[in-house]
This record gives sequence, C-alpha cells and structure tokens, in this order.
Amino acid sequence: MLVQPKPLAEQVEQVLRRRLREGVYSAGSRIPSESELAAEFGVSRATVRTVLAKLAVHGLLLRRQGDGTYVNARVQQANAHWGSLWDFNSLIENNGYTPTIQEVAREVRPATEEEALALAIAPGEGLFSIHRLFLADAQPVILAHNVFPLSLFRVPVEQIDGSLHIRRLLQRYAAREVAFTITTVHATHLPEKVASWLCRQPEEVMLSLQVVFYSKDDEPLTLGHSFFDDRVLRLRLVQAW
Amino acid sequence: MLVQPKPLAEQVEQVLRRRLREGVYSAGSRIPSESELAAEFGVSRATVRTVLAKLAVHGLLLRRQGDGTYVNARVQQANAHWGSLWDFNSLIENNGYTPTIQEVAREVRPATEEEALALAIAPGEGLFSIHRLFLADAQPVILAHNVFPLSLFRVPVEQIDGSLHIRRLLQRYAAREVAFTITTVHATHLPEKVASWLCRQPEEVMLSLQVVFYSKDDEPLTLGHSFFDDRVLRLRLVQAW
DNA sequence: TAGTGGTCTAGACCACCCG
DNA sequence: GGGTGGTCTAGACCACTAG
Repeated sequence: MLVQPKPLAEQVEQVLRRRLREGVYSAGSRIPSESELAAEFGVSRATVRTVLAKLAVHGLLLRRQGDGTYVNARVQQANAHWGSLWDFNSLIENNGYTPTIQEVAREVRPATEEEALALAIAPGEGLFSIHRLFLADAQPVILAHNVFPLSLFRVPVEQIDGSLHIRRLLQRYAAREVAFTITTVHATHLPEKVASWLCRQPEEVMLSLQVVFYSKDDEPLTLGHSFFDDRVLRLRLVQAW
Repeated sequence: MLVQPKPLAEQVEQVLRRRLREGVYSAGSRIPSESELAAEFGVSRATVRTVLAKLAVHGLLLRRQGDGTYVNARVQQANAHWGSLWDFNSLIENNGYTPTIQEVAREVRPATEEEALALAIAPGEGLFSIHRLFLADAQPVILAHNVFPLSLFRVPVEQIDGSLHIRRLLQRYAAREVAFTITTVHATHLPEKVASWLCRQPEEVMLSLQVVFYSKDDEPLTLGHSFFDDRVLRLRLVQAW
C-alpha cells in the first residue's frame, strides 16, 4: 500500500491528518481501530500506534481503552492548536483567516548584549535583523521581529526571501532544522513604532511573545520578538497527556 | 530489576526524571545509551525508547542519531516548562519560589450563560465556584478562579479541600482524570477586585489565562480564569518535536 | 568501523468497555 | 465474549556520527 521513500509512520500521519482536516473522519466520531488501519496501510500495529499517539498528544484524537479512538471535536471547534506559540501562519489560519507575510524592514547590524546572550554569540557579532508583518485577510495582526546570527547563512542576506516562515527560511538558507522552541509570554503596552505598523493606537494593551528557536544541537537559531493583537486573534493552546 | 504494580515505562520515567532533577545526569551531558538503560532496568529497548521519546517531547532531553541522548541544558537553565499553562505550582517552582495555595472565597451558585457554554451544561445549573491565591514565597502572584459543575462531586462541597491543585482535587472529589486542557491567553487590565487580592494597583497590565480542563470522555471538568503577575513570574514554555 | 539512535515487524498478553 | 486500546518483548535492519 505504501512504498518507502519517507518513513512509513510519517506517511500514515499525513494521510490521517488530511482525513481529519477534510472531515473524512468527522468531529466526535470514532475512527477505525488500530488493526483496521494497520491492515489498510499494510503496516504493523506498532507503526499505527506511534502515529495515533502523536496525534493524541497534539490534541487531535482522544483514545479510550476498550472503546476506540475518537476525533477530538472540542479542540477542533475551539480552533485550538499545538504550535500556536511559534507558528503564526497556523495561528491565523486557525482563527479563520488567510495569512500573508509582509516584510517591512531588514538590516545587518551588530548584536546587542541581550541578543548576544540569547543567541550564545559574542556581543557585537553580526546579525541579520528582519521586521515582518503578518496579515489576516489583509488586516495587520502580528508584528514579528527576528534576529539571526549572520554566520548561520550560506548565502548573501540579500538573497533571503522575507516572506517565508521561520522554519522554512532556516531550512533553505541555513540548512538547519528546528528541534525545539522556548517561548516567554508577556502583557505589555504597545510601543509607538509598532503601533503604526499595526495601525493601532500606541499604549494599547497587547500580548508580546519572545521566542527562541533551537537546533537539535542546542544551537540558538533565531530570537523573535512579536506583538500580537489579541482582540482579533485568539492565542489558544492545547496540551494533552 | 523492576516489579510490576505500575507499568514498567512509568517506573522508568520516574527514575529518569529524578536523576535529571537531582543532577545525576548533569546539564548538557550525555546519558547512558538505550541498550545500557534497558539492561540496567531489565526491560526491553522499546520500553526505554517510549520513555525517552516522552521526555524529549517535554524538552528535558535532546536525542541525536548516531551520537547519543543529552540533557537539555538550555531548557533547564531557562526554567522553561511544558505544563506552565495550567500547573501554577510548577510554574512558581520553576521560577525559583516555594508555592502555596490559599483559598480566599467559595460559593455555590447558578451558572451564567458563558459558564454553561464552556462547561457544556444548562444555564442556571449549580456550580461550585472557588477563588484561590497562589503565593510565591508568601508573595501573592496569581489569582485563580475556578468553577465546577456541582453534579461532578460525590461529596458535599463543604468537604472539599481548597488548597489542592486542580488535578488532585478532581481525582479525589470527582473521580475524574484530566486528559487535556485548552488555554486562551490574553493581555488585560487588572480588575479592581483582583488588584486588591494581589496587592497591586487597579488597571495595571497583566496576563490573563482562561483554561478549561477536559476528561478523556471530552467532558468539561472545570473552567478557570486567572490573573498573572508577569513581573514576578515568567510564563515560559517549551515545545519540542 | 563500532556504537548510537531511528524504523519496523510479529506476536503475546493484559485491562477495559460494550452489547 | 469479542473487540478495543495498553503494555511489553525480541529481534532485525537502517541512518547517522564519531574517532
């Protein structure tokens, strides 16, 4: 049923995710049993189990011993999402809008002390800094500022496409995979400069997220600082056991 | 090596978590290989793997193919935590304080429309409502309000110990296990009443978390609304792949 | 090249829920 | 009782990294 250019589990996961997204398995309903799925895909039950376990941790499925595996209707309808803290595109999509990324400024400059600390580089070392605006159906909702150690890139920064999401950008221009993120959440007043980009009044109350992306080697890849209009977008997260 | 009153994987997980907490495996160092751990505990490699995978998702370990498994020093030193969104005790501990829970008010009253919607009950149905203050080294830092459907409890609400964490409280008095949570994060001004409890000025900018706890049967267990002093406590989260 | 984690299988037995 | 998910094993082979 499945060939093997990519791991079987990954392929099964993609198929199941699509079925959930497209409503083949409808909200709240029971999906086929592990054995049935294993037979359908021609893989072992263990392989199916690793996939179902992952989808359950991400809040998409509920598993009940002796009963079956169910589509988590609650999470689906609440538009809650596992990666909202760093994946603004999905966040905007989950709020029912179409996302666009618009670059508003970029520069190369030396790192401040704070930036150097977060990125584990020397103060004054070269940084690539980029300001980007996330639009939800053409309405500006998030302003994100990212800084990357200049040494990460294999190409001149002029060639970097500023409309890519962070993970894609790091893959393409730095050949790095993101392994984990650490996010700090704050409530702040909106700085004047950011307010103009977001078309809002200064001093409004806003959510601010500080995110650091790390590679599997524990190497800091980028430091992000973003402001977030929580009157338009809801920051809603799932955690499951 | 291990007997089996509880699942082997769970026992292995507890041992490894303790070793990480107590520094037996020090920050950034490599821990024994899967085969070595399997031999030490007398379990199969597959069992060890499920445990290591879980600890990696929670950000405690980093796994590198062909190399080994390492203690994630970055997460440890940043005091980042997987469950900060709903486990305020761990949150306070991770910020370096000793947590205490202090009950400040409780009542039984009918549910508002909004509460009824969130808890999937009828408006006007009985609720147990409790306001609690979380102290970090005796300093008030979080005010949490929780409402529970009255029908959940097997005992008179007078017997409920208001100083327990939510999960423990639900286990003991409602015989329910929490399976997942949905959290909405907001930035707000501090309401006057809450300000006095937290010993702060009204209208200060604060983080507000709205959390709903669900059972494995998709049954809403409690709706929580909390205010959060992000000048004392940092809300810092890990997400790993 | 040796050792690590990554993938996958086949099969056993258990705990649990339902009709 | 029959089917579901939960636990666990033994073993195979692969992909990768280090020295």
